[in-house]
Order: sequence, then structure tokens, then C-alpha cells
Amino acid sequence: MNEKFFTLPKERRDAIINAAMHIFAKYDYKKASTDEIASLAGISKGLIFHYFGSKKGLYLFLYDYAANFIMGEMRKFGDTSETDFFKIIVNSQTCKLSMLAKHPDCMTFIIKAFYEDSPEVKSEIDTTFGDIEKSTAKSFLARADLSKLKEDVSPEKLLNIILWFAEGFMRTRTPEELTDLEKLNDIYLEYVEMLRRLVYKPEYL
Amino acid sequence: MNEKFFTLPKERRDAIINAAMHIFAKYDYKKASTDEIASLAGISKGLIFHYFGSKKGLYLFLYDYAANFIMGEMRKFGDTSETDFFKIIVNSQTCKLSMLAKHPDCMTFIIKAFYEDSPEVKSEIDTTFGDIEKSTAKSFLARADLSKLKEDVSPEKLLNIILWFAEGFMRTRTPEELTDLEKLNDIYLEYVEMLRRLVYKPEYL
DNA sequence: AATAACATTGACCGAATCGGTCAACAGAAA
DNA sequence: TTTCTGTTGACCGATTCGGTCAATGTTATT
Repeated sequence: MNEKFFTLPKERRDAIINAAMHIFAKYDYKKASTDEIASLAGISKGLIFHYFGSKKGLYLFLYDYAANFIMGEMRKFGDTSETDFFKIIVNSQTCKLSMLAKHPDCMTFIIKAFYEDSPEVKSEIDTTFGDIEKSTAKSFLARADLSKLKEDVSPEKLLNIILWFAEGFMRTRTPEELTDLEKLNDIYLEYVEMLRRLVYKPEYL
Repeated sequence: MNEKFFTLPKERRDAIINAAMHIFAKYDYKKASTDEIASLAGISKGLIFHYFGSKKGLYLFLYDYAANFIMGEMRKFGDTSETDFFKIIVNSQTCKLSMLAKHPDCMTFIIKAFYEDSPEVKSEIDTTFGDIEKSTAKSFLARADLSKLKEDVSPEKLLNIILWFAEGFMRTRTPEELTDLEKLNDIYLEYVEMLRRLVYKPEYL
């Protein structure tokens, strides 16, 4: 990879990264075409190969970029000393939400990369990273104070319900809803709050 | 389309339909290739064009087939006189679950078709059909007895939570879990039962 | 057994698209 | 003017695309 890429104006770099991420999030490694990426980024195809050498080079750069970005964002929310189940969940979801709004293809790309089976890139991607979502979720849960939950509530089930619900919630938002991040978070919180009032013992409400 | 297709042995027909559904569920109309479909179905490419005339013919036949199939299955669960919120949900989800197990690509295909923007087929698919899931869910809700719910539970929110949770639940099942439909349903019911005990007034438990 | 009728194949077609190259160009710096 | 750097897009050979069709396999009829 050509290091000169990093000296490009930020706009141009982002245009290339976003376009490539979008196409790789939408298609297989094999079916994602460099022509389409160049056209979407508004640059010539030659530039892609000038900076990244090959399609594979671009893909692996993108994977590294996305992994670092997500890890960085996750860390911000991971080191709190919060023990309340719902506050932990809401923190991590707020984090995820902002990432989905700012970089809507980043998460999709990194998850798709985990399931990628094209022999050209399969062996070179870090397979431990694909389940980052689940592993961070589980570590969040580890420090949660479960005693606030009613006895007949399974923490694992509750976590899954919230996590899966959140995915569906995000997936079915319209594009314009994604522009107002704050309002979106409020709607999401209404759902979580309803659940919280249902599963917490009365004395914690 | 060549009507002789329907005189084929059921196995062969299903092999072709399933292979085509799988590829069209995985890729765009444009990026789905007839070579891949033929190879997956274990037939020669010539047969596809012999029976369906063209790629477009195959796609539109599949759309019609999937739409009719889903509608038929949905109807079976739609005309009960059940009024219990959770029994209605569980019925419709059991229906959806069995469809996902028997025809794992059918739902994905029909939803993808809704968002298809390839000019060749876009104008010919029935756009009112894509949101069949939501519309049937809403009609289920219409006859539900909401008085059993605690006052601070929003029926719309609860429905969304269950629906989105169910999607995530199904999506994260492993292939071998999908073989034992009954056990799968039991696990699903555990989740729903937990929710039911949380949102129903004590006198209905 | 011979033949007619049908089902199925896979090599093949021209066109399109693929990843990748490179001579040429634009513009700022020297 | 000359040099250097970033950028282009026409172009390459290879592959893949949707689609065709003569040839072959299979079954029913005579």
C-alpha cells in the first residue's frame, strides 16, 4: 500500500473509504467490483491501484481500518464502572447507534468480512474479530448487577431480547430518521425503559 | 415460460426452485448468475432457458411462486378467532418459523425483491407485497385482547420488540439447530413466555 | 428392433465485465 | 521551460455473462 494515501485531503480519503466500504458491505469480495467503487467514490479506477496496489490490498486495508475504528469506539464505552444492567446496555447501544449513523456500512462490512469465504482474503482476516459484538456484550453483562432483576427473569434471555430487538429497530429506520440521532435515541430509550420497568424489582424503579 | 416444467418430478422442480431462490436471495438480480444457479441445482444451464426462456422469466416465476407460497401459509394462521395477544404472536411466529426452516431463502428472496432496483424486473414485481410481514402482524394485533396487558405496556412497542427479537433469534441460529424444528420452537417459546409473564396483569398468569 | 418424440446436455457465441496497466495529461514547484 | 507528482481513462487479456443449439440420452410407439 502506498503511504501517500494518508496525505490526501480528508474529503477524498473518506470518499474512497466510504465508497469501498459501501460496495464491500453490499457484495461478496468476489462480486464487489473496483469499477463500481471508483465510480461511487468519484475517482478514476487507476487511483485505487495506485494507492492500494490491488483489490485485495484495498480490502485488507479497509478491514484494518474498520476494525480499529470499531474497537476504538467500543473502548470508549467499555471502561466505565457502571453496574446497572440497563445503563450498561443503553451505553453500548448508544455507542453502536452513533456508529451506525456515522458509518452505516462499517458494521455491516466487518460482519460480512467474518463470513467471507473467498480464498483470496479468507485466511488474512482476523477471525476473532467478527464476534466482537457478542464478546463486548458478554463482558458488559459480566459486571452488571443482576440482583435488581425479578427472580423469574433470565439475564441471558433478557440480553438477547434487547440485543436482537435493537438490531431490528435500527434496520427498519428510514434514512431521514437516521439523520436526527438524538431523537432516534429517545425513541429507542422509550422501548428500553418499558422493558426496564417490567423486569426490575419494584424497589429499583 | 414452458408449462412442461410442472410435469417434472417434484425433486427436480424443487432443486431448481431452491437453487434459484438461494442465489437470488444472496445476490442482486444483476449479480445473480444463471451459471451458478444451474450448477447449484445440479442441472445444465440450457434447461433453465428451456423452461423459463430467460433469466428474467425465471426471476418473475420465482417471485410469483414465493408470493403465493407465503400468502398461502400466512392465511392458514390468519383466520383463527384467537384473541390472546401472545397466542396470536406465537401462532404467526410458529408459521414464520416453519417457513424459514422449510424454505430458508423464500422470505429473504421476497424481501430482497421488494428492494430490487434493477430496471429489468423492478417494474414487474408487486410492490404492495414486500411489507406482507408487517401488514399481517398489524392485522393480527387488531383482534388481540389488549386488556390483559399491564397499563404501562404499549402494545405497539411490545409487538415490535417481539417481532424484531424473533428476527434476530432466527438469524443467529446455527444450521443444525434449524433441523430440529420442534426444539427450536420450544426455545423460542421460553423467551416469549418470559415476556408474557412480565407484561400480563397478575390475574391472567 | 426401428423409429419417432421428447428431455437434457455442455460446448459455444458475442457482448460485457473483471482486475490491473500505462502512456498521457494537468498543474504546481523549480 | 523543465521537472515532478497526482490523476486520468482508454486499453489489455482473461473471465464471466445471458443465451443458443446441434448432439446425445431416454422413453414411448409401432
